[in-house]
Amino acid sequence: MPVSPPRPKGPPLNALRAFEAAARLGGIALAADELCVTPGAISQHIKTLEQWAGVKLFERRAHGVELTKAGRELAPDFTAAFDQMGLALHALRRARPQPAITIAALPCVAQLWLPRHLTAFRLAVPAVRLSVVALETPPHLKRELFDCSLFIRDPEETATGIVLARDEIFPVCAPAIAARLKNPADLSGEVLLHDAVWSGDWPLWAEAAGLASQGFSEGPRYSLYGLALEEAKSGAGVLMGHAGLVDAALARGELVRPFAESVATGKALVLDMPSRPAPSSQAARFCEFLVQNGAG
Amino acid sequence: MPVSPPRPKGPPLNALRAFEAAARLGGIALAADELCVTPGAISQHIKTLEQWAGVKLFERRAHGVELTKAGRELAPDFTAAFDQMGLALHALRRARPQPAITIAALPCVAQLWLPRHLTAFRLAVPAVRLSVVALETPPHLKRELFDCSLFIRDPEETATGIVLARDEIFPVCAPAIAARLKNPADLSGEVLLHDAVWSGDWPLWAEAAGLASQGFSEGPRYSLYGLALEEAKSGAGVLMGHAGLVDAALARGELVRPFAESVATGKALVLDMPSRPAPSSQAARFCEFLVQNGAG
DNA sequence: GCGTGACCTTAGTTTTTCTAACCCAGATTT
DNA sequence: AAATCTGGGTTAGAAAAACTAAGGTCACGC
Repeated sequence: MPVSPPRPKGPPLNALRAFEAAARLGGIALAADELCVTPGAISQHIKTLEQWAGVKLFERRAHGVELTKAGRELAPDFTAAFDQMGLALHALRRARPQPAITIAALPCVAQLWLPRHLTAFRLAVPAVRLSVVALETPPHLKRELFDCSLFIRDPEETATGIVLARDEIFPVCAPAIAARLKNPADLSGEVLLHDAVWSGDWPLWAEAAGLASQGFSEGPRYSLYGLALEEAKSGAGVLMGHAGLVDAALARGELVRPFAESVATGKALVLDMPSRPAPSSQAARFCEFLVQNGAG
Repeated sequence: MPVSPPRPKGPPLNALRAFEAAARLGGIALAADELCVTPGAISQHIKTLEQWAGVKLFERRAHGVELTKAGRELAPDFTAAFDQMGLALHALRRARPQPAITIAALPCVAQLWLPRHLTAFRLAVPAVRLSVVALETPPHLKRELFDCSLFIRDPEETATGIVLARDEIFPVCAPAIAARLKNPADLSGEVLLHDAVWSGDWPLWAEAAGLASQGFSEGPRYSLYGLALEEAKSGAGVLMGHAGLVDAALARGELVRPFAESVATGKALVLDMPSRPAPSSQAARFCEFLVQNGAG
């Protein structure tokens, strides 16, 4: 009858969060990414939790971790608990004196697509406070405190996402370069500008345009699409343009389309929001505004 | 359009727990007690949370804190979330390789009432692992990871508690002292032994026995009932006995009841368990065992 | 067979959290 | 009206936790 430790210590909440993320996403690296820490931190959290609970939660394999039976059975409970917590947190954020709308967006969307719409919305609703966070990967809206997200992605992968515009691509370049491009085959002599994450754009288009995709992966890569766009404007080469991201530059004449060929990538500009958007909130109004006006 | 901080930091979970406890219990000191930290820590947590959320949650008054409107509206959401988390944690604990039954009990119950029953249960279920934690105040079974609790308390104050035995009190003392006690009035010349937390016992009994409660608060106080019991056995004075706690000593003849008068205190030995006890678990079996055999 | 990808481990640093000791204001007593 | 008591706030420093960075391991694919 060990009248043991004075009082069993409370559970390590951060470790639970780490476990939940790792279990849901199926990997330590992915969880680390979601929680914005290094994989080592997640690994340690999980070890702490396993020790605290006295249960092995993950099977460590060389090529990734796998949930044990216990882990597989327990994970949904924790997911449910953190979902509930997320609801409470959203409520908390909404209670602020002057609630701001926080938008998560792909950097290029934030830079090239959003500004117009933010300006228009501010005209319609003057007192609103908006802030934008640029992220490479879409956040979990139930967990992270964003009011909505705007990403170019496969529309299938979200349950609640709304397609604002299908993604289409076509080459764009400065007028001076366009002057010497009569047809797609002329591209062989030109510098092709690439976005680091959309490296498949040029081969995809080339194939659709009836060219061998051979050689379409060569050329400078930019980690930000906005950067590549600036380079294109200043005549550094030909960029694969995404409709929604280049139309402002096209309208201003800074860039032109040398060819008519346009290819759908299968992705789309997707607006997503937490499954239970605060009704009648400014965030809901903003999303509605985008749906009405965002296609343009 | 501030493309501000890289990624808004996740919510401080420990601060949320502190807030939830303080809101539910209605005070910082109480929350500190539940979470086993100093009030200063809770206070800081709440400040951190208020800062993170940008919302005042508590109104600081000189004589205790009070929830603000926002706090009052938000608290139930967090309570729900932590309840859910508690369920998940219980499931986690149950998943251990050899699950142990952890019992929370009042120190005197752990010392004077439980041992017999633990022994009996071990006979019935040999392989079981039991551990006992002595606590002054009943734990929140939804939060703290006990499988059941055994406290002498008002049965009304629990929703799920099961009364094992009504609490009755009567004087007990060593046989040598009993020899000179013919009727209650003889107590006036005796040393009365008191338990620190049950200081009302003697006056209550005295009144029921038709004596003026005058003078029944005098005498040595012991912070542990078990200590007072030992003193009574060795002839230090007359103790107010609680039926369930002294019957073993009575059976062994170490103590005797000089008078027949017995008074119900309105409290009872209450067995409580988490609202959703694991069906078919060892913990459930133990509780059932106590209900069957615990009255004796 | 060698590179690669995904993860683990460890040591050391940074950050958070906690405590201890003190101060305050309003109630409650004296 | 003064003293006390109660429930909290504040602060510096100590303790504990979390995080990062760097190096290591194992399996897979080319």
